[in-house]
Amino acid sequence: MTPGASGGPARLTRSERTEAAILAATRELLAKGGVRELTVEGVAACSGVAKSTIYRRWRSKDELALAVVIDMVQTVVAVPSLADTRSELIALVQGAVRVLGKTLMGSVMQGLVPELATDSELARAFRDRVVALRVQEVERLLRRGIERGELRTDIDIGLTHELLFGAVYYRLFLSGEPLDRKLAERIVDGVLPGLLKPAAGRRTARPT
Amino acid sequence: MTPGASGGPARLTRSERTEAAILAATRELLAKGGVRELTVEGVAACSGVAKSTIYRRWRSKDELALAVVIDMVQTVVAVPSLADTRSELIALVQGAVRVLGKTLMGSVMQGLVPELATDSELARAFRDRVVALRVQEVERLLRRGIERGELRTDIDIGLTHELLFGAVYYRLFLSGEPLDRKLAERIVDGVLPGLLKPAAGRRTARPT
Amino acid sequence: MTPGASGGPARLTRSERTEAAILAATRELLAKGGVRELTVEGVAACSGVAKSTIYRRWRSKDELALAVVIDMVQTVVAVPSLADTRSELIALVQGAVRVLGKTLMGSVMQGLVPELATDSELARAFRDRVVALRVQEVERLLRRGIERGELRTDIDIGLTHELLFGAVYYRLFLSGEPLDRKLAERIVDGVLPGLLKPAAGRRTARPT
Amino acid sequence: MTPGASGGPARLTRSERTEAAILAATRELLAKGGVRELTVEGVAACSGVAKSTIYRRWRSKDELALAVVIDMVQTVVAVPSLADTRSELIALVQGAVRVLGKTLMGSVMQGLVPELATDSELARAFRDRVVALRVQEVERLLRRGIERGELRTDIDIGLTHELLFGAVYYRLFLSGEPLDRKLAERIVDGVLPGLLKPAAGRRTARPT
DNA sequence: GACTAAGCGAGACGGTACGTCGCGTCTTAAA
DNA sequence: TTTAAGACGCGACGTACCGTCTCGCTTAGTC
Repeated sequence: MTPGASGGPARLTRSERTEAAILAATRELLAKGGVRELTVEGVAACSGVAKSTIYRRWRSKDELALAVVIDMVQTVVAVPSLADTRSELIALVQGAVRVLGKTLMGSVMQGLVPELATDSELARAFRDRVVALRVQEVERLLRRGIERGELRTDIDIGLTHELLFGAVYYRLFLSGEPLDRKLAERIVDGVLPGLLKPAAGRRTARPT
Repeated sequence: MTPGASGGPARLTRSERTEAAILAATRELLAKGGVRELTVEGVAACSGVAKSTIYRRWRSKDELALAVVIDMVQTVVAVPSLADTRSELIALVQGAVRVLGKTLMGSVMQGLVPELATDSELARAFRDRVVALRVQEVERLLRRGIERGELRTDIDIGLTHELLFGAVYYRLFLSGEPLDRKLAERIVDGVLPGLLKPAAGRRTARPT
Repeated sequence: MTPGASGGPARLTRSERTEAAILAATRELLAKGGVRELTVEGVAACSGVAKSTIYRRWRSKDELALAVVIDMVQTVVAVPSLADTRSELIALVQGAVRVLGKTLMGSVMQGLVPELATDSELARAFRDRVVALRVQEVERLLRRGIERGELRTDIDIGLTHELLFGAVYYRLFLSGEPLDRKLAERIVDGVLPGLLKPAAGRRTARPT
Repeated sequence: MTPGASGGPARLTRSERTEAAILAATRELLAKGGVRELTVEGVAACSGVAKSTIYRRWRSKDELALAVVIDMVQTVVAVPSLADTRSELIALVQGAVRVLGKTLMGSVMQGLVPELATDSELARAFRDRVVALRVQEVERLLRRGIERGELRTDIDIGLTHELLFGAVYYRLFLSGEPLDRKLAERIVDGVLPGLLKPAAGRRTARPT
C-alpha cells in the first residue's frame, strides 16, 4: 500500500511507531513484574528502541510508567440502567473488583500508590482523570436512586464513593483478602442501609 | 548481681545497642524521604554501623524498612469503653485517621503497598500482625454492641472492618482527600445503619 | 577535513581517552603497591573513570592488572648482531635482568605468578605473547650461532631458553639474590658449554 | 589411659591439639584451592576452631599460610650416593620436579612468590630454611664429583644451583610446560658440560 | 532528485546503591 | 580466666540501572 492511501488505518510516522512500541513494551513488562521490576533498559530491549529515545519522550522511568498506568486506569465502564439502585451499585463495584482482581490493573495500582504520594502533579492528574470519574458515576447512580424514591435525599456522595471503593482497595492493598465475586454485593449491602429512605419509626444511632 | 540490673535502664549489650542504632536511623531516614529514598548505605552512615552488620540482620533493604514499618504500625490503641458503639467505632477510626494523617505513618504506609504486593512473606506478616489486630478490635467493639442490644447479631465483622478502614486508606492512597477530624464520624455514620438492630417494619433492600 | 587529522597526534575518541586513562592509572598504582594493593576502586578514583566503565572492559580486577602487565611484559628488545653467540646471549639475558631488576616489572612478575597459576586463559595469553617471543629470540640467536659454526646442530632450544631465563627468575622469585650486572654473563657461561660444538676427543658425561 | 601416663605418645594439651587442628585444616584447604582461595574463615570452619583462636597464634592469614607452606617446603630429601655426579644431580632435580609436579607443593609455591616479595622477614626465613638447604645439597654433590675427579675444581656452586632449579621453577611459574620425567635429565645434561673437567684441546667460547 | 538536519539505534559513560565476602578486632557467654 | 563463638567496622568486590552523552545512520522534508 502506498503511503497516505486512504481508507486503511493512517500510516504511522516513524515517531508514532516508535512511541507505540515503547508503550506496548511498557505495558507488557508492567504485566509481568509490575512497576517494581520495570526498567527503562528492559523497555528499550523489549521494544527494540534505544534508551535515549525513551528519555527523549519521558523525563524518567516513573513518568513513563505512570503515563501508561494512567492511560490504563482511566477506562471506566458506565453502568447501565438496572432494576434498582442496589443492582446498579453492585454492578459498579463489581466492575472495579473484576478489573483489579483479574487484570494487571491490580498490581499497577499497587505500584501507583507511592508515586501518587510523591508526585503531586501526578496525584492531581489521577484525581481529575480517575477518581473524579468514579465519583461522577456514583453520583449518577445515587441521583437516579433518589429520583426513583429509593434513597434518602441527603446522601453524602463523596463518602459513599469512598466506602464502596475503599473496601475494595483495602483488600487489594493491605488485607490481601481475595477480590471475589461476592465482595461487591457484600460491600453494597453494608453501605446501602445508610442510603435508603428511612422507614417510619426507624431507629437510628445518629445524634438528634 | 547482673551488671546494671538495678534501677536504671537495663544495660544493653553491644548487639542490642547496634540494633537500636540501626532502627533509630532507619526511622529517622524514613521520616524525611520515605521508603523511596531510604538506602542501606544511608542507614549505615547515619547509624555509625557497618553495612554488613545491617545485612547480617535483614536480608535486604526492603526487609529492614518493613521491619521498622511493621513495628511502627502494629501499635494499636485499644478503644476504651464509651457510652455507645457509635462513639467507640468513631474513636477507633479516629485513631487510624490521626496516626495516618499526622505522623509519618501515612507516607510509610504508602511506601508499604508495593512491598506487600511483591513480598508474600511480608504480606503475611502484615496481615498477621497488623490487619488481624484491627479486625480483633473491631470484633471486640461489635460484640460489645451486640451484647448491649444495640447491634444486629448477624454482622459481617470482616466486611465492617474493611468498610471502616478502607475509606480511610482510600483517601490516603488514592483520592488524596484530607484525613480530617470529621472523617471518622462520617465513615461510622455511613456504615452504622447496616449494623443496627432492624426496627420493626423497617424497609430493606436486601433480598429475602 | 577530519578534525585533528593533520599533523598532530590523532584525535582520540572518548572511549579511547577513557581506556588510556584507566591503563595509565593502573600502571601508576601498580608502580606503588604492586598487584597486591591494586584495587578497581582505586583505579576508578585515580583515573576519574566510573567503576562500571572499568568492568565494561575487563571482567575483573585481575584481568585489568594482567592486561597492563602483559602489555608491559611483551616488550622484547631484539638483540642486535654481535661478535659471537656468547655476547648475544649475554645481551639477551642482560636485557631481562635489567628490566626485572630496575623497573617495576620485577614486582609485577612476582604478582603475576599466582594469577597465571589460577587463570588458564591468562596463562595461555602469557605463553603466547610473552614466553613464545622469548623462545623465538633464543632460537634466532642459536640458529645464527649454528650457521656460524659455533654451536652444535642438535641444540634443545626450549631447554636452553628455560635455563637462561629460569635462573634469572629463580633469583627474582625465590632465592632473593640480587639481579646484578655479572649475572647474565655467569648464566650464559654456565649454559654455553652445552651448546658449543664438541671438540674432537671431548669427554662427555652423556650416555652413549 | 590416665593423664600424664608415661610411655605412650605424649598426651597433647588442648592448646597443642588446637594448633594441630588449625595446621591440618590449613594444609587441607591449601591442597584444594591453593593460597588464593585460602581464607581464615574457612580454616576456622574446617578445623572447628574460632577465628580469634587463629589470630591469637598468627598475626594474619598470610602468616598462617606461610607457616604451613614453609613447613612443607623445607622437607628436602638427601640424595644417596650413586654411580656418578650426573645421576646424582638428576636424582636431586628429579626430586624437585616430582614434588612440584605431583603434590600440592606446586600451587603452594606459586602462591608463595608474591608473599616472599612482600614480606622480607618471610623471604629471609625462606632463604635460610629452604634455599640454603638446596644449595648445600648441590654443594655436597658437586664436591663429591670434584673429589671423584669428574668435575672442574672452580665450579660456581650458587650458579649451578640456580640453573638446575631455575629451569624447573620457570616451567612451574611462567612457561607452563609440564613437569615431566625427562625434564630433570635434560636440565642436568644442559648444565653438566659446564661442570665437567675440560678435555685437552677443548674449544671454548670463554674469553681468554 | 539530491541535500540536509532532525530523529534514531546503539551503547559507552559517570554515578549511586546494591548485596556479598573476607579481613582482623572486639564482646560475650560458657567452661 | 581462658577460650569458642561469632558480631562488628571496614573496605573492596562485581552487578544493575539510572539518566546523560556521543556517535554514525536513517529518514523525512526542503530546495
